[in-house]
Amino acid sequence: MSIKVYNTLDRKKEEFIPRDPGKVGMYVCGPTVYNYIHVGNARTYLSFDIIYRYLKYRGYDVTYVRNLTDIDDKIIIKAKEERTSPEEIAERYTREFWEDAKNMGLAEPTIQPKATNHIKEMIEIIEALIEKGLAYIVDGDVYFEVTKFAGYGKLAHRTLDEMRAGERVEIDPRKHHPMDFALWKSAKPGEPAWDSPWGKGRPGWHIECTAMSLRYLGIDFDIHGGGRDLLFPHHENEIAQTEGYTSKRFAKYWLHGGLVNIGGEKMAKSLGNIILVRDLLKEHNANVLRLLALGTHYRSPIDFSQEKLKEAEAAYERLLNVRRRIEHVLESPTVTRWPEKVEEMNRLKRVIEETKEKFIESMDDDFNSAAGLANLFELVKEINTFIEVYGEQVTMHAKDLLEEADGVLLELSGAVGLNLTLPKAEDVAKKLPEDIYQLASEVLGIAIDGKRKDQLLDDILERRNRARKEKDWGMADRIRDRLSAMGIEIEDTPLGSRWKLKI
RNA sequence: GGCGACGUGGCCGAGUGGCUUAGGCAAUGGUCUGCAAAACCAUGUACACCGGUUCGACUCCGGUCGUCGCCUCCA
Repeated sequence: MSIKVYNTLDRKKEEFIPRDPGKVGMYVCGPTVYNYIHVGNARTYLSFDIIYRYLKYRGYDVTYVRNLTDIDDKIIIKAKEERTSPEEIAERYTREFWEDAKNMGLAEPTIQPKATNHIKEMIEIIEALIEKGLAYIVDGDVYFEVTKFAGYGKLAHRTLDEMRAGERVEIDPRKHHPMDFALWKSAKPGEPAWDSPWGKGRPGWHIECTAMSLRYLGIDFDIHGGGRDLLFPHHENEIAQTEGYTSKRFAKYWLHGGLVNIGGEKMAKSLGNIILVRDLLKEHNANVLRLLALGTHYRSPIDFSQEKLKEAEAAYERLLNVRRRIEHVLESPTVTRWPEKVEEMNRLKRVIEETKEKFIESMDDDFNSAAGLANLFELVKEINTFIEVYGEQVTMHAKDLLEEADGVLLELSGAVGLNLTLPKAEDVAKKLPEDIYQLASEVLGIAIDGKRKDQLLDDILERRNRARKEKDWGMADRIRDRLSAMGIEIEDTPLGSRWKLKI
């Protein structure tokens, strides 16, 4: 069985065969660091994070390059607005991006090169392009001449004529063709500039990706990815300049992620309808965001809304609940039972195996994470049913099986970066609200000095259990309601009560 | 205007030429529970519209309508 990927270049799914067996080179266009990233940006990075992790899970040695565009018009403009230097802006937002990336649970790429560290290579490439007659110089600017590159438009599947049809932008009369794009821009006074054979200036937007991908992944690497909106002109131009330069194929598989819409419109900085990742993460667990991404195929658009977030949150809760339940059952005393529930055990055993197979099958099919997630939930249901028939009183064999099921749950969710780790009791305790002291003194009526929050919580739960035994429902419910108001939820099970913090 | 994608049950969202109970969320009824929560069981004329191909189409083809994206900075 092999992985299939949808290649934008051919507009069809193809078998994934890397250039070097067992190894994958993957380049994803990273952020221009002039602002905090928003949910739309995040979606792309999440999509490729999932792909990166999954390829590694499937045994590939992946070199994942995600660049940082740290020189650009927008950075210069932002610096002017804030009366600071472009370097300072780039540095600051690089830091902030890394912060957000970490909080989102993104795996660190193998390499995160910065454009400004590769100016030399860019100049070399531009010089070669001029020499080859693919680029020309005008007043210190250098343009790529699209009509000289036969394959121009092959990624976007558009001819130059078709592109001219809808021109809405004023044409720079110095360009030979309206679609010609800048490889090098001459600097105005006060702008960041590097020396070049054409005078002081800075690179155009696209050339950096050529320089950095060639440097770190070489010619004809495996996967080039980015958001759909980069397909044209950015990626098209990358292809033109790179293939013009090397006379070889640039990259084999082009993957494009779907965008995030909000209220039926694309989420974009220019439209002013963005939600910052850092704001979202104040309210929601990073895994909820990932679950949202996993629930839709990476190529499809997602219409972002609070309702969807809530749904994802509920789904995440379901995943954590089953793990919590397994843990609870595993920690409880083992019972003996004869005869053993052989039929149920065989069924769960089979589902565990099938889940793994089906999950891999789903993900192998162009990273169909929505289907993979469904497989995961099928296992969740089976586990719940299994525990249900045992009435939570499980045998040693059943425990082994549940442990196995739990392992598969963790393995598969981990393969796509979903973290189902249950917080440790002592860590959770730290997050307990101060109100717990108030409640403790109210219902325990004893000295509470010096006790840790989790100890107090245990005492309170014990008090509640006593109340329940004495059928003092008023007290029992009062404690539950008060805890619930603090974000602590209580579940009474045949094995006793357990509690959790709301996510 | 050009190019492209999409239109699935209350919502979201996979999928296939003839049993997928896809899955998630929500709803209703039931089981369990003192109640609740969690969980399980059961339910809901699903595949935009109109033609065509086919023994058979939600799935293939053509057309219509609608939504969205790209053609300009954009993940």
